[in-house]
Amino acid sequence: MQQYLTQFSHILLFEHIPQADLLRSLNCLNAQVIHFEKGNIILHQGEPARFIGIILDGSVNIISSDISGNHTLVTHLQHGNLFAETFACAELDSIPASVIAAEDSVIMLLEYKRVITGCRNGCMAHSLLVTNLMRSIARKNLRLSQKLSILSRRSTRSKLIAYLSTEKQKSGTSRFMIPYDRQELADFLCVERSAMSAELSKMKKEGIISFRKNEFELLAVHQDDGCAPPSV
Amino acid sequence: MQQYLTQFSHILLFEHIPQADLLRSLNCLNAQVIHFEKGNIILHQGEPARFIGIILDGSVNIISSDISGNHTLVTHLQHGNLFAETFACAELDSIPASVIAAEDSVIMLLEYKRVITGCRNGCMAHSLLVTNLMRSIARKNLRLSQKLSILSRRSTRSKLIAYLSTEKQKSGTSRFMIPYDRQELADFLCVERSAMSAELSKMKKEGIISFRKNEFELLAVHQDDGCAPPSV
DNA sequence: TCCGCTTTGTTGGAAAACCAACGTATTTAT
DNA sequence: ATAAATACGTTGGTTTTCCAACAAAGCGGA
Repeated sequence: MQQYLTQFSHILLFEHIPQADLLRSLNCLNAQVIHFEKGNIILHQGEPARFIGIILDGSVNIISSDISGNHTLVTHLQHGNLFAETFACAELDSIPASVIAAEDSVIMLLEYKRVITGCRNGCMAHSLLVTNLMRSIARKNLRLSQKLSILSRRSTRSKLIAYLSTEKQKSGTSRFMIPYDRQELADFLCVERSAMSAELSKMKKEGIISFRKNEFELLAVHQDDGCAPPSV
Repeated sequence: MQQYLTQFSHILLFEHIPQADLLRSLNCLNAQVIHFEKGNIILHQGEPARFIGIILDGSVNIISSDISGNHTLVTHLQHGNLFAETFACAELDSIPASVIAAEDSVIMLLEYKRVITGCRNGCMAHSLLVTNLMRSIARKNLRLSQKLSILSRRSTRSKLIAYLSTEKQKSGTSRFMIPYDRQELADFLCVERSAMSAELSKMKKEGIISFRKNEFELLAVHQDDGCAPPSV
């Protein structure tokens, strides 16, 4: 376990936990560190959600298969990230996807039941772990909601405005950089790149926005043509 | 506090917690029960996220205001629901929306810090509360992800197929009822009602689905034309 | 500098979604 | 039972998006 101490410092789940406490706590949680070769299955779709996974090294793919046998890559996660934590915390009888090592990887598995059951040693680290876990899930929740509010717009233009507004708000300044190139932005907004590019030009011509490369400026905001509030 | 015992039984956050324990625990958490008149502000946008709210009676609106002063109704929540739990668990410095009583309401506020700090009495209820909270957030997370995977489809048809597939999977049977009328379904999918209706007819004619009122049957599933995996 | 490669913007035709308006069926109220 | 209201399907014209193909601009290496 000692040998992974350097990795631990990059893992948000372990934030604010002193190393000594962390080691004691992981021991108390009976954390397992396992090496998986590329292509090996870490968690099988359909099994009960027991574990929270932490990628200490390597990366994994989350793959969901439907009844007809179609596989879809849900996402790819790099080292430092958690996986299946949502499934475990939701206490699902059956996880809706498999987790597969995308390359040779080192994975730590924590048993959810142990995480949430306060340990008799009353270790502080344990309770911090739960708080960190909760924060991580809650923040993911906020990101999902935000993206949802963008994708619920009907037109390319209003998706762009919704996205740029949130970026502007995040940055605090009127001019800001976005972390995507045009293709990535189009993918993020789920629209077609060239159509989006055309729309951007049109908006620039109309004086709504200005941009150069990845630096944008949102000049005027408008009445929204959004759809009904997300009733999830 | 006693007087609200009947309401408590409908609140998922309190699931599996015996009443006696619950009362003791709420006391130990210093839970406040407050009456708000219609229109009064329960939580102000911009304030630090300290509280988890529980609607014991009445209902609330979540309203977000942007810099230009546009207000948008994010959602409406009925009694029995939680609110602001995501903000609190995400430990935001500043909550991104206000919570306003939509009618005369009875609200319970729990201080997040107290909830996550194990109490010295070591009460079992306390730890159950945390588990329940976590489960609730994680499940919301799953719902959001699922909706996101539907809205990231580009065409009305593939949104319909994505939605009907998940409903089919949920129900377990090939024929299933959906909880929306046509207008609500269109709103949920963020498409136009009449266009959706037309698409449904077309799909029926092609033999992909059949339906009568709210009872649907998904006959064949197809290659997906989905977009890139959600990189949230 | 020149050449190739990638990214971004532009354009035109095809397809899809939007929108309003209307006809029909079903439900609710009187 | 009748009338009114609501929900659903259909249609035609308009707008937007998609798609493929190409042009222009930016970038890196030889």
